[in-house]
Amino acid sequence: MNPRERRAARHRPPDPEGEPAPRPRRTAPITVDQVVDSALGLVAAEGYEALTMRRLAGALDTGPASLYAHVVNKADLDELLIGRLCAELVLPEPDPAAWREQVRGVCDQLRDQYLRYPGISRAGLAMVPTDLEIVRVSEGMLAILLGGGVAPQDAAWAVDALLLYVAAYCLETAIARQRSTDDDAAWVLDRDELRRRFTALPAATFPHTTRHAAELTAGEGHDRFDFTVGLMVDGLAHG
Amino acid sequence: MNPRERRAARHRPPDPEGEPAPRPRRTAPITVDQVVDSALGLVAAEGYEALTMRRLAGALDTGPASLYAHVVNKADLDELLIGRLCAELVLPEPDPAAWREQVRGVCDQLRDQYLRYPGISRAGLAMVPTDLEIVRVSEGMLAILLGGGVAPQDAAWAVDALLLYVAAYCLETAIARQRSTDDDAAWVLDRDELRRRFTALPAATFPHTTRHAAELTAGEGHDRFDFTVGLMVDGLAHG
DNA sequence: AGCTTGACTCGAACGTCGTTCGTCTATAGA
DNA sequence: TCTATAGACGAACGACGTTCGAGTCAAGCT
Repeated sequence: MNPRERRAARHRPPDPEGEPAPRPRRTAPITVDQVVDSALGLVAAEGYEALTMRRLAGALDTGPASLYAHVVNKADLDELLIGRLCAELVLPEPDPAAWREQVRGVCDQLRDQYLRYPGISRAGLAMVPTDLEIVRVSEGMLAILLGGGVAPQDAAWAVDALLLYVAAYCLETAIARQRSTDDDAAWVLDRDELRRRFTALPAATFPHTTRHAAELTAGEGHDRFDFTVGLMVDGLAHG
Repeated sequence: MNPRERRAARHRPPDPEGEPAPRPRRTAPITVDQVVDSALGLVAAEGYEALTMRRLAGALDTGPASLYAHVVNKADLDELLIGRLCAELVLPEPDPAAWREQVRGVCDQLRDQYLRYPGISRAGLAMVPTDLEIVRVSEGMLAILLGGGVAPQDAAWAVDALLLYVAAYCLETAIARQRSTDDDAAWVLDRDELRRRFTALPAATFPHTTRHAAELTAGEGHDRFDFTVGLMVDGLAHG
């Protein structure tokens, strides 16, 4: 089957009759799932930038051309990865009394999933409203917000804003982590170093940055993430 | 001079004695400013993905190797571009009575600047706390927030969150615009098409998405942007 | 049973990318 | 005038995404 047809078939509602058994082959044929699995493994181990058609093909003991029988593009592969990633999120049944916690829970799940595969959120940014599995997540968040009494227009835009922020946050931290590993200890921008840098700035032109260097560099773990998501959620509540 | 030294010199406080006149050459030598100018022109005309060392060199009537006398890396070039871009922002004197409008104004400026050079926010995402010119913008926003009475910790994190969101928003819209141009009318995801897609989804599994397709696809211009920034700013005010 | 069809594999290649090396030129300082 | 050096640049390297075309096999038809 042509990979373009395959891609189209993926977006069609699933055929009611079960798939007619995975056709056996002498040398076991490569499947799309195998490709996605290997790709995710590669990203988890070495980051998204290491996900190359050539390296992926190598992980499957074949050449790069073989992949194009199962995947249209690298963009198509990205879409598959994000789809798989979103499919693993569990969306709670909306509880009007706990909608804030539920929204934050979904965001946390998505954040953790993105960070498990460092840098993959770059692909997620590119297709926020496109992929079907993302629509599923979007639907789940929308349900929670609407259940919580948020006005439909606010809820719709908030879902978009939250998904965008989560992807951006994860992309930023992935870049920061990568810099601290591959660059030879020259980019060591851990918090202490960054804070020292801020305080070393000329206080005349950067008075607030130097004075509040502590606050600017504060935040263990995902405190900054929690703060921002909380800001948006609380804003929705007061709206 | 070695380009690494040049880069280091850029991050040092400017030499009090003025530069000793741009040394003349027979064939006028390339300067860093020329490189940045050409690069920005290229990005403005054809988008960030068209910014290639080779194409940039071509625009300067030379080969790619010549650029490396003035720039360490493509990453270094990105840093220069973002710096130039941020340097053009005008930061208002903090007015405690109008801090919300002032913050939004700075965000709008940054948004417009990013969108003038489509896709360049990808580079901006990678160095939110790094570059000196970004620190200048950060300082300006911090001053406005502190002047408005926002608690220092909230202000510091909010600056970070806002800069991140603005960059992500601009990156997303740049990708969307590019898709609508270079793909041959197959990716026509204008709002009507997107809305039609949402309503065509199976209502059983996506009840809210189909019912509120109008809200999900609503928003002229930067309404979505204004909504999200307003959400964060109002959240700060109520905190 | 033989043949056709079509999905799949894969070696080889194309064009592009960022970057480096070595060489050359022409100026600045002695 | 001589020399040291900053800068320009042709050529090349390795890696990237992608395409082409020949080959290989299983399934379906006659």
